Amino acid sequence: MNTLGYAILGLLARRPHSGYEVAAKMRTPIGYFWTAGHAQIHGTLARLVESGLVAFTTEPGPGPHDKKLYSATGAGRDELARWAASPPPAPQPRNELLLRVYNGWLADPGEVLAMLDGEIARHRDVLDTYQGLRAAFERNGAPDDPRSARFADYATLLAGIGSEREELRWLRWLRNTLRGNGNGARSQ
Amino acid sequence: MNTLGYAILGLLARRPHSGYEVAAKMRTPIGYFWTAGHAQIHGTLARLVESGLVAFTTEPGPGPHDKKLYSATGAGRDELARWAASPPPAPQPRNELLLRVYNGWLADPGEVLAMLDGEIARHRDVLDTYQGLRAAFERNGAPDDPRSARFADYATLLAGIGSEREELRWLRWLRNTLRGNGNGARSQ
DNA sequence: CGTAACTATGTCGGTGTTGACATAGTGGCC
DNA sequence: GGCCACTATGTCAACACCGACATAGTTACG
Repeated sequence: MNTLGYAILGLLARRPHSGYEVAAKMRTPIGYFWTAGHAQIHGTLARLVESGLVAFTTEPGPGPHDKKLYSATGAGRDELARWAASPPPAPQPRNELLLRVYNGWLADPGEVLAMLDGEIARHRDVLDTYQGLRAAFERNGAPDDPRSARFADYATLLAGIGSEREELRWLRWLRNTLRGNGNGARSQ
Repeated sequence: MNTLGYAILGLLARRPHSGYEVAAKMRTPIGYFWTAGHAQIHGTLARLVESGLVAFTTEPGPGPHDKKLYSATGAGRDELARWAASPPPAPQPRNELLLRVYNGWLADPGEVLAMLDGEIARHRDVLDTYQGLRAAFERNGAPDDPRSARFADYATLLAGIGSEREELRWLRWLRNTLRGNGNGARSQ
């Protein structure tokens, strides 16, 4: 099974979902560490069922097709547990923003600054969303059992918050430096 | 032209490269914000030449094929400058490590800790490499002209250092929390 | 004298990913 | 009553990407 399969399985191990619900959670900006369109999800769900990791029940739904409610089987949970503890491959870094900055010396400085301002605004929005999710989390009490699904949700959310904050920090340093502000913020 | 095309063009705008040299720079861990194998690079270079953004001269080289030295044309630089200042698409987040942590509650805690220790070691190595590059940079004096290619190299390197440090910070917090150490490090 | 690593370019097939097209019922708004 | 957004599943073609296969000269080491 490929990575998307484990992403879906992780959702289904928490509770049953229809394909549509899976697609809703996996489309940005909701899925903040894996994304996929529904076209991909349908094929992957079919393969998960074929390999016995996922089962479904059919219900009459709106539209031309029946609604299917998918859930992880015992074998699916076992396979997911095995995969989760195995070492991840080194990620292939792909960062379009850095690639633009890398080539920004050729471009008009004013346009580069405008682009950076847009990125800062976007990341501020994402960070606000994450902080809102975190506040909602902590209203119910911070998760105390590190072996619960709730703690896993919380830990990944903190990773998202940390990386957004770091990205914002760097973006602001870069914008201020390009603007020629003799800002005292050393990048360390 | 796709993103890989602009990544290659960015290299060729700095100085001419052979296809082999491009591939060497784009294979991890050297290319720290875009990677590609040589199979992909050859096809993309051919398309860049076809669209007039890149030109090459042929030299007799070792092996069965002639060596080709590629460089960016004027049109290539113009197109790259235009692209660099245009707003990047929202990145599609894909993080296998976060996906494993998200599902780690199902797995054996000891195995998860071992996996996290491996990740910490790997990121420490990457960070060390980047810090070495940065020290080499600063031995020649920190870049002062923010409109130079050298500054662009430096800025992207600082982004890599910042994100590796943040990732390490989070990984250590997670490991200590899963270990049950009542560590004082609040995640903020 | 062998052999391994490095330079150097190229093809091919399989898989992953995306956007467009297709169908159709329900609920809410104007 | 018309229109739009949402629920809901599915197919298809194009493109991106990766690993394997293919070829072959140079250089360095033992």
